[in-house]
Amino acid sequence: MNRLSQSFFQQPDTLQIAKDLLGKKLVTNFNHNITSGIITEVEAYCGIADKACHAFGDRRTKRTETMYKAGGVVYVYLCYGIHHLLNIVTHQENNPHAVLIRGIQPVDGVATMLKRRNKKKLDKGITIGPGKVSQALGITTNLDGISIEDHRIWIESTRIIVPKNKIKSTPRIGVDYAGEDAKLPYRFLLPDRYFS
DNA sequence: ATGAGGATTCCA
DNA sequence: GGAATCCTCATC
Repeated sequence: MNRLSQSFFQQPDTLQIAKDLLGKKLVTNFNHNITSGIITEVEAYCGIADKACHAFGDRRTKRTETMYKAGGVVYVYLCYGIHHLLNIVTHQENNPHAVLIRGIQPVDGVATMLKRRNKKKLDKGITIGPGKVSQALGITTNLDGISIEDHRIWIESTRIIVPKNKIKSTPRIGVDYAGEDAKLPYRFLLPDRYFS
C-alpha cells in the first residue's frame, strides 16, 4: 500500500488530517523488525491559539521547536518522565499543529509488540493509549524531528473505509488545564472492535 | 540552581 | 486512589 507523503500532513485542516488518519496503518521498522497497527484513536493539537497545545502562545522552546517544522515530521516527547508520546506534525512551517496517535489495532509483528510491552498474550488494550502505542512500536524521543517518510517509521494507506458517521469525537484526554479549550471535541476514535 | 508539574500507565 | 519517574520550562 502507498505510504503517505509529508505533503499529506501539510494540508491546512489539522482536524481533517486527524480524522483521515483513522484506518491508516502506522509502521515502524528497526533492524528489519517490522511492527504495525491500524490507527483507531487520535487527537488534534491546533497551533498557538490552542491552550492545550504545547506551542500555545507561540511558545518556542527546545522541545516545541519540532512542532514548528513543516508538516510531515514526527514529534516525540517524554510525558510524566516515563512515556514517549508520538505525534505527527501538520500544517506549514512555523504553524505548530500536530496529531497525537492515541491508539492502534495491532497488525504486523505482534510477537515483538508483546515483548516490548512485557505482555504474554494479545488482549484488548495492548496498544490503546499513547504511551502504549509508542512502547509497542519501539518509538522513543530519539526519533523526534525525523520525517514520516523515514525508513524507520511511516504511515500507509489501506483498503479500510471509514464512514464519517462512524467517527466518534470527544474532548481531549488529560488537558483539563486548558480552560475552555479542554472542551473542544478534538479527539477522534473508531468504535470498539470496528475491524474485527 | 531550583522546583513544580505533566497530551500516562499500572497495580492495589 | 496513588506511585512511578525525569525532562522541560519558568523563575529565582
